[in-house]
Amino acid sequence: MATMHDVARLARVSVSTVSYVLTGTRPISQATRDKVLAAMAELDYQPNAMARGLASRRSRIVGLLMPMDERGLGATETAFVTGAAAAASAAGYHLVLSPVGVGDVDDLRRLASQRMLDGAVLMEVQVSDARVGALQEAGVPLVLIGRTGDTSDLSYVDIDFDQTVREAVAHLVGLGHRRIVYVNHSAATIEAGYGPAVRTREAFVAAMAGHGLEPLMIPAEDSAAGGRAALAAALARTPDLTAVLVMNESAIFGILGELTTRGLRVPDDVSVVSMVTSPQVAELATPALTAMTSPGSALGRMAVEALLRHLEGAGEQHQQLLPCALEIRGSTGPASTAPAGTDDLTDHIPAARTGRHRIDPTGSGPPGT
Amino acid sequence: MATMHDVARLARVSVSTVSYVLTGTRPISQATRDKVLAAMAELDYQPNAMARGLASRRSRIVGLLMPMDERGLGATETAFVTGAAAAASAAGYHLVLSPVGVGDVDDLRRLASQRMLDGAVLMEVQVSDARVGALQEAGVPLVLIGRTGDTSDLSYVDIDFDQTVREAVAHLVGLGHRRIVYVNHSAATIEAGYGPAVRTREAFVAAMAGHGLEPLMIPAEDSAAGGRAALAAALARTPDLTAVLVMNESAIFGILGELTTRGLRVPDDVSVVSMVTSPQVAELATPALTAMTSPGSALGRMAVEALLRHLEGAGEQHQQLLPCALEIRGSTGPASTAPAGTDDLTDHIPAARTGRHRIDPTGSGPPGT
DNA sequence: ATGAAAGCGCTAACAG
DNA sequence: CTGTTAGCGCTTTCAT
Repeated sequence: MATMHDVARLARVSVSTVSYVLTGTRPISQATRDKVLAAMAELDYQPNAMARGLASRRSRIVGLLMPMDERGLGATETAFVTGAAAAASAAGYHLVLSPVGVGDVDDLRRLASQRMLDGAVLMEVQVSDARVGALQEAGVPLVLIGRTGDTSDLSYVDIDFDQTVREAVAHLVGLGHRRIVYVNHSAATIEAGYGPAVRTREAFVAAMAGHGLEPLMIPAEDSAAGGRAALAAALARTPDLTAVLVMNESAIFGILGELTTRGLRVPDDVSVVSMVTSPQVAELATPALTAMTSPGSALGRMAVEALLRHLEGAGEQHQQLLPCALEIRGSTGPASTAPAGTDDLTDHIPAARTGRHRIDPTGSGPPGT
Repeated sequence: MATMHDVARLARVSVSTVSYVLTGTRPISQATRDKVLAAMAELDYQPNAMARGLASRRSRIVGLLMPMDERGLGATETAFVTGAAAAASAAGYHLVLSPVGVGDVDDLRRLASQRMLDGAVLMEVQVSDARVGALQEAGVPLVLIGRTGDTSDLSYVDIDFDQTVREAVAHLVGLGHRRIVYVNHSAATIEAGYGPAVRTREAFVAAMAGHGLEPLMIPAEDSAAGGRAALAAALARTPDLTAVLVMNESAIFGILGELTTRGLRVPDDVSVVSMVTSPQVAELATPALTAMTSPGSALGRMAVEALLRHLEGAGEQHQQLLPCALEIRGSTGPASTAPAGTDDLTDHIPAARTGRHRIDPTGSGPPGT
């Protein structure tokens, strides 16, 4: 493996000159530059990353930090990762993937102190996240995907939940739906202050209010079974619902299954919009789901790009929201029943629909809280 | 940030002593070790990764190399990544994620020459993969997830397709199925020599022969539409099929949709087994899919562990196959019709089933080739 | 515009 | 068992 010394000798210049043509931090005459470049090519020279990192105190490595629990990554998180990896790679940086859960602050501190990372992108951020402080104290430049509660002097990229919910609701209202139920994450997740769950809840209330409609909401465990239960509870409470807006990617197929089980057709009887969903997942359903497609890889890319901008000196704070894009597929259509509050409702209820159970929902809090 | 020098001074020993208590490469008296450890704790010392890497010529970084094309990672690939990341992290190594497609051999050579990686795990391996040679020439220790055609002097972990297919077929045969259709990846993918497609095809022929059954096979494009088309073609050719074995994770939902469209119930009329599928995806279907669950994160973990064993000196070649685990869910049941070849078949065909089209399959090669 | 030389923080001979 | 010292390959003053 050729070293910079070898290149210098072959080109009959000093090592520093070679270094400078590489880094471009001082003017080099065209003649010498050519000589050096030729020597590099001849020797197939590649700078040693460790040596460069030690001397320059910049590793050209950025970390992608995320908790990696049992259930693995969803499609959206995976897109963050691939987007980030692509962006880092394109900029000549390396991306190290580090499993750092919210509880592993000590590990994180250790990682940060090794001076291996020039900066970090933090995923799956909680409203109150100890990892942020740890990184900041360690002096590691940081960009979040998601947001903590207090975002002053923090850089982040996140989904524009407000705008996303507004568009989804507008789409359904435009189709004549008025009894729209919002299926969120679990009550526990909302309690815990999980940003997407909290923000979409508020956005939904606001959006519905904007149309003069009542915000019907129900939590769901992150599973197919949770989806089934949530839909059952929603129907029990709101028998005349004509549309469901689903935030819970894990529950969506349970919801669809339960609809089918009850003989409710999508979209004829009930329209379904899935929020923050990848196109791949949306296409799995039959009919394919109308969805608010999350800008997953774009967020990953932008997070890394913002971070690199930090590292390159332009230390501006970067706070950016990206809405999910409405992609209309087959799961939404015109409302099948008359608006809620009227009494000619039964005329429009399909046969199978009369079989609905009217049991109380279990394990789920009251809507709207 | 404290350096080793600071620790040495505080502990009143030489830097080399500090270094040796850290690396353990030479005996240290308990007394000195304690002094040093105390000093480290006091100063909150963490070794500088770059300096250590430069001096020792070992970065403690391993690469996870994979092509990152448009459609993103599937659940199985994602599991490789998380498994690998967890294993690396547990062993005190860092994992850099590098997007290196089959065509990017130059990028790969450059990456390898930077001496940043102690070794690499290569994903999405093709039968003939230029990246393998490039890495070997660069002297980068390597473990594959998957296999090339010639595996002599290569280390790899891969799915045991033979065993997996055998178990899946045995499960179906045990339920009385005899007309079983195997839905593979696309003809083009098979032509290209994509290992999983080729190996499962051969395994299916062998497994069916072992039961004295005819191996019915059909390719499918990697999409829901491809799945629908494949099922239609399969029914056209084999109207009395009672089970489908699906290798194509992207097509599976199309197949299920098409079955539903035709009024064929799962598992009453047709049993479905999905191969090399993650539990998460299997749970998405209604009913949940009986599946051969891929040992995704285990493979990722084992690949990294094998690689690290290489790096730590035990340079044994590691070749290991792991079968997918049969997880019986709701999509398989007893065969609904009499064995193929008998004529009392029509008695058992459900009403909706008579509507099958008998058109020729289009865009799909003959089965069994 | 170029060179010489002093580190960056650590490992690993080489010497006791 | 411990200390001294020469690098690892590069960046970056300080000179010229």
